[in-house]
Amino acid sequence: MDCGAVELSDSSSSGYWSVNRGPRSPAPPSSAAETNGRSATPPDEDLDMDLDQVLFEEPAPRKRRNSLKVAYQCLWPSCGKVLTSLMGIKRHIRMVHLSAQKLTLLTSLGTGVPGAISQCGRAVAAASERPLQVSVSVWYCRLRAPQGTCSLLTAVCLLVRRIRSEAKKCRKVYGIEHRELWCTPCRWKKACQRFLD
DNA sequence: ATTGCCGGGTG
DNA sequence: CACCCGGCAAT
Ligand SMILES: [Zn+2]
Repeated sequence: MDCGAVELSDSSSSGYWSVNRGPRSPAPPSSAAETNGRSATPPDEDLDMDLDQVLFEEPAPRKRRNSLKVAYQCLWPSCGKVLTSLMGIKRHIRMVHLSAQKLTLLTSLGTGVPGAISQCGRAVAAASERPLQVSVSVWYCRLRAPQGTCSLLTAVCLLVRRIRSEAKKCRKVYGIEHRELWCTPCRWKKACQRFLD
C-alpha cells in the first residue's frame, strides 16, 4: 500500500506570488466588483510590466485564510523538501538522497563501506522525521493600475515551525532580567540549544 | 499576558 | 558571519 505524500512545496522557499488580472473596467466606479481569480485568463508572463505603477487600494494586504498542518521537512543539506506524511519523507530520503549517496560512494571507493554513510544518512533521516507545524496563510490585496485595470493579488505563505515542547527554556528559567545568562540562540530569539525538547 | 522562535533585517 | 527584533502561535 502506498499512501502518497501530498507535496506542499518543491523547495525550501516559503512562498509564491500570483497576479490575476481581471477584465478591463471601462469606467471604474469606487465600488468596483472584485475580480475573482478563476477568470479564464491565459498564464500571466508579463509580471514585470508595470508593477511599480500599481497602486495598492488597501493600506496593507489582508489575511483571509489560515490553516495548520503537520508536515515533515527533509534536512538533507540544501534540500528542505516539505512533505505532509512521515512515510513521504522517509521514502524521499531513501530514494532521492541515500541511494544516490550510496552509489557515488560505492563507485569512488570500490568496496562497499558498510555502515559509515548509512550512519550519516540515518542521522539526517532521523532529524527529518520530527513533525513540524506548517501554517498556510493566504493573503489578498486589491490592486489598481493605470487605465482602470483591476486585479487581485494573491500570496500564499507557508510558515514552518517546530512543534512547541513543554520544556522550559532560558528565558523562563533565568528570567528576562538575567538575559546575559541565556544561551546564544535564546538571546537572539532563536531555538534554544541549552534546554532541548 | 507571557513564552518560544522563524523570518528578515542591520553592522 | 554576529546580533537584534517584529510578529505569530502556543501556553
Ligand atoms: Zn536557551
